[in-house]
Amino acid sequence: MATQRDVARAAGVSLAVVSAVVNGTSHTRMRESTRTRVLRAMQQLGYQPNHAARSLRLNQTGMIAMILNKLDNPVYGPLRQGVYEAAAEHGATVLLGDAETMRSGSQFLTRLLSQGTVDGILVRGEGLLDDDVMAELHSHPKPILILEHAPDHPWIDIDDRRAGEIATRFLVNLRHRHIVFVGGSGYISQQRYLGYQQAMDSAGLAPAPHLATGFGEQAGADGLRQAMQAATAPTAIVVNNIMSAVGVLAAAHDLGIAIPDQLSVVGIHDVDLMQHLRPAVTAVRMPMYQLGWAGVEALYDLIAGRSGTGGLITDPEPELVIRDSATALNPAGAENLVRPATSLTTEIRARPQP
Amino acid sequence: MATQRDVARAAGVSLAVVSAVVNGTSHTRMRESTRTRVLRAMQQLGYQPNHAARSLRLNQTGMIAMILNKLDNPVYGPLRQGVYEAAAEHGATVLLGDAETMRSGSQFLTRLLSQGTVDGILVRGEGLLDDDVMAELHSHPKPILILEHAPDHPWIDIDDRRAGEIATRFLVNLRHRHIVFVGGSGYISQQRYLGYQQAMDSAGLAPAPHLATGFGEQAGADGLRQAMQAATAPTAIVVNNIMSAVGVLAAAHDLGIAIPDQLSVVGIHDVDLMQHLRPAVTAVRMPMYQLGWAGVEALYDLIAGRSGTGGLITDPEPELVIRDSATALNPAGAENLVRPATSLTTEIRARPQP
DNA sequence: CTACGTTGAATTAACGATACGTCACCGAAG
DNA sequence: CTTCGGTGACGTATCGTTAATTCAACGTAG
Repeated sequence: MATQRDVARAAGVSLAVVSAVVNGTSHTRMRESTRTRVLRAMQQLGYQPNHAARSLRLNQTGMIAMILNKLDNPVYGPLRQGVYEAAAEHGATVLLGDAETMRSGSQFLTRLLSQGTVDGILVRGEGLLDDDVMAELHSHPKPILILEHAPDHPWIDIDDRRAGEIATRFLVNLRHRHIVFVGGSGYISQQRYLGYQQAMDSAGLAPAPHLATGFGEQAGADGLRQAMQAATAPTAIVVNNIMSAVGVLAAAHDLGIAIPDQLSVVGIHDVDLMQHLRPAVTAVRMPMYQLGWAGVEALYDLIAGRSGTGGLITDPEPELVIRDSATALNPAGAENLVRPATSLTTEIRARPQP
Repeated sequence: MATQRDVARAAGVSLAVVSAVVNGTSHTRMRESTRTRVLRAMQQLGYQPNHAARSLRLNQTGMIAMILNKLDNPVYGPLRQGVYEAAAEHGATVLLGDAETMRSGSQFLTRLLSQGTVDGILVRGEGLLDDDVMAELHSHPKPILILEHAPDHPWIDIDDRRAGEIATRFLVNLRHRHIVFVGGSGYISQQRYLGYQQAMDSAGLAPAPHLATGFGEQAGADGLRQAMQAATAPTAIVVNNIMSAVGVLAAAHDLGIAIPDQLSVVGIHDVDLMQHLRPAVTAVRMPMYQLGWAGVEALYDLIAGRSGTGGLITDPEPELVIRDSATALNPAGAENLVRPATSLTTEIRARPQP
């Protein structure tokens, strides 16, 4: 690898000039002819600045890390996109990490945090990062921005409460009275439940308790099963986690519940997959791309010493994408939903889950 | 941030001793008491080695990059896991990149490739990396290992041909005669088609042409639609890309085709999602975890100057996970359908995912 | 009693890039 | 003929680590 020294020799100038050409420094001036001579030499030698040396000298790396809870959750696609694009704007490279990589003793965390490998960190842990990790995160000098509500740290988030409200109100408007919320754990689903509660309240309906079964497909299936065991079976369901919606559909199929005829389903977070399920799932699209972009901007504010620009992203608002999994309830139709408890248990036994 | 110099001053020793303590160098010897004194000083000051300085000095970073075609494709979950674990074994950190980040002009590629940000690169582009990117990849000095078949570079891959063969033979054993292959583009699906072809040939059946519709849910839907337009409609289908299977299910639903009663479906690559679809999808599980692990090992061979250890991963073999999307065809007619009996096949039954 | 090996540690030269301070040169103004 | 300001470029300290080299002190063997 050619170094600046090599380039300098080849161009017949000093190191300083090469550096100035590379960085466009105004401090060191030079003739245009000198500049092109250096440029040519750089090209001929295939010169590439050494990242380590640069980082050492400048005490910044041009890299930021983003740590996500489940990297292959499709809701993160647009988030990543937003982060990448905003980072590119700052000339930065993004180092992606999965929270599962961050178990104690992992090189990843330590290296990131304390060794100055990155200039700052974005974290979206979905409330699942354990206290050890959070403590380690906060014990180090580099700026951290949390991409969800955080009590005493800079944060920025999407409006999860509003999403829960939108999903619920949509079902209320479809004349559903017995709407249940299948949630996960942590602050995020708590917020969505709050929105659900609010929509129910303002419609004069009694909110059902938060069925917190966790994340992912299995959680959705469990949630639906629990919901159907209530005294009055729900006619509609708001699913906190979008991947849980897949589980809700599967469990409904297994229990012989037709969607949307017997049960309407609305998910929170919209992903491509939803339009390819049958029935295609009605979902609330969240501004994840904007979250990513805004997150990077806020992080760079932090890096620059400015603080502040955080809070909820309100533009665009969460947006309902109507597909086929929710339908209007005929006000007279509540009675002709057949769901005898005995047959339900039989069905459950027929298909034990792994 | 405390430096080695600070530690040295605090412990009353020289820089060299601190460095020796940090690295456990045998070259510089010291009294045990000195060692502990240095260790205590390090703790008190919260010393953390500076990554940039270290990289500069050693000319290696302890980071490797892995570039994947679609980061949120769930088939990559186990791959990442394998890579992370093997990398941890080498004390390395993994920098994850999506191929979409690598469009021309991206900081990511350049920084990675030429500026010595990483010690080596793993790439799985699913044949979708364009020539520019590949050219740029190969024009730089750091070792690259391709996680798929590559003509003139170190590579390591899973046995895609065998996967196509296993999927097809399973359907042949279920007495299907009209089996069609819905594929994607590129070498990987080509290999799977070859396996399909081989299984068809050895069963004395005529292979259908490769329906290459691409990747993802939509591709599956398109593929099925094309397949159903043939003179004789297929009774079974092998789906190249696992996410395409979702689209196949959706399209079948839309076309009023019952799965598995009217059409049997087997996917290649098994992911959690498959067991949560209805019907749950029978799929060939590929050793992605092993691919990741072996990839890192081979990459470190390359870094160490050793070359060789590449080729197909044959242990474990691709393995069929039987679920509900494929059923036996009665030779007397499509009306008498029988669920697959264990005696009918030599394949294994579904096992829980690790 | 001296030469020598061993132990325990200090000095110091890179690694590559950056930016501050310096300086030679030249034309023009005083 | 100086002095001055501007231009164009050079030297070099510095970032934090590592490892080769050097070195002082101390036993011990001859």
